[in-house]
Amino acid sequence: MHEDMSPETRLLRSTEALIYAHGINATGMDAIVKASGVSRKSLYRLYPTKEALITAALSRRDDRWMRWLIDGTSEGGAIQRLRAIFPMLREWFASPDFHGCAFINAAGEIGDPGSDIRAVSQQHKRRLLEYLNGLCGACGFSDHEEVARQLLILIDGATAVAMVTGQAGAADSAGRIAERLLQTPSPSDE
Amino acid sequence: MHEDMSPETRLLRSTEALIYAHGINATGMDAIVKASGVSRKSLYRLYPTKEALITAALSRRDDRWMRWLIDGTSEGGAIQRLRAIFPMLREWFASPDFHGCAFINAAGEIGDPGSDIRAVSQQHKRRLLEYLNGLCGACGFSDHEEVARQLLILIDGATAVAMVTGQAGAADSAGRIAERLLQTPSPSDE
DNA sequence: TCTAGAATAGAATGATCATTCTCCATCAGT
DNA sequence: ACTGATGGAGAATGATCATTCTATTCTAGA
Repeated sequence: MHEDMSPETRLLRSTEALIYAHGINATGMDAIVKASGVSRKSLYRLYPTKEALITAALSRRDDRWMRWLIDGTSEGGAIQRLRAIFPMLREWFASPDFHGCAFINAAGEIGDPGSDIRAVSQQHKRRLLEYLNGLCGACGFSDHEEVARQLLILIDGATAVAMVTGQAGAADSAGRIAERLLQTPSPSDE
Repeated sequence: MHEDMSPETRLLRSTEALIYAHGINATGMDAIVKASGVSRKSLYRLYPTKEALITAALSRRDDRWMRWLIDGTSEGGAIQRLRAIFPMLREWFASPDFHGCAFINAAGEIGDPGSDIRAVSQQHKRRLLEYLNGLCGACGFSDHEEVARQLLILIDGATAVAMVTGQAGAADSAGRIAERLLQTPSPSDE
């Protein structure tokens, strides 16, 4: 299986899949060695500890996930791009191996706030917020930073609810909220 | 420490605190025995497996959390009660040992969909949704079930974002979104 | 073909895991 | 005081953990 990739790629791919499916602590190095086909020696030469490997795998997932989001929202103006996020989420939630946001799961599992794993999760949310912020700015919203924060909450909320309840329709509900935010960016009354 | 409580209460209390702080898999039975002051024999007599103990501890947390929410939103009419949720969340997020939603964390950590732990997490979200649904119904919204689902997404989204980023202000952003949902329950245009 | 270096499979290590067992102290009923 | 059961502390068990080591195979260069 996948012998045509470099050992490092095979390693990160397998690690990413295993920890997403079973969690970080429940995934042993043995399982990673077996799934990746990379020897223990090579593994520890590339990444000296399990934490370093997990960090690298999550960082790779950050890249892939952001590219998936950006590529899937590449048509139309900024508002259309923001709108396109929620149907994408719906498809993701309905995919058979969906298990929530890997970064929320990782941060929730790791207690130590100084862990590199927590730092990667924070960085992922920063990157996502930055992307949303750029689009909201292009929409001309005066309070675009606040709108971006609100969209982040909608995305992560829908993801968490879909993971726990199994209902992909959470993406639709979040999309309907987003629709309101995008229609009238500043509260009209009050 | 807390010798005046029953062994079962001490056990569940310590278990709840430990798994919330460090995760399920990273919490050993040894740590639970030491923290609770309950002997191994009594522990395994009350709960025959770790999973049973964790399930009971999470179920207790479900009760406590829901009571915390309901008691904190007991003043005024239904709309005021819904509004009161978000300031409560803000305080919770800012508390020193805040570590996200224990049920999202648990579901994210446990891979097996048939696990009892996942069932408790689902039940908690059902309970929370039911409470929101009751309040939304009392508000007279025609689409009160949808509004309740949307509020659930806001609550869980703010909780997840606050956990990963450490910013308690996520509760304020979610509260501002909720304000809009409560002001104009049905989309006026489209 | 011969050899040095690198990568492999997998055993060894020592810690920790959940769970069970052993031994001892406590205590109620007679 | 004696007995029988109960619960406690903590050792034993056997599995699994992350990490290191060993012994073997492969490969590149002369």
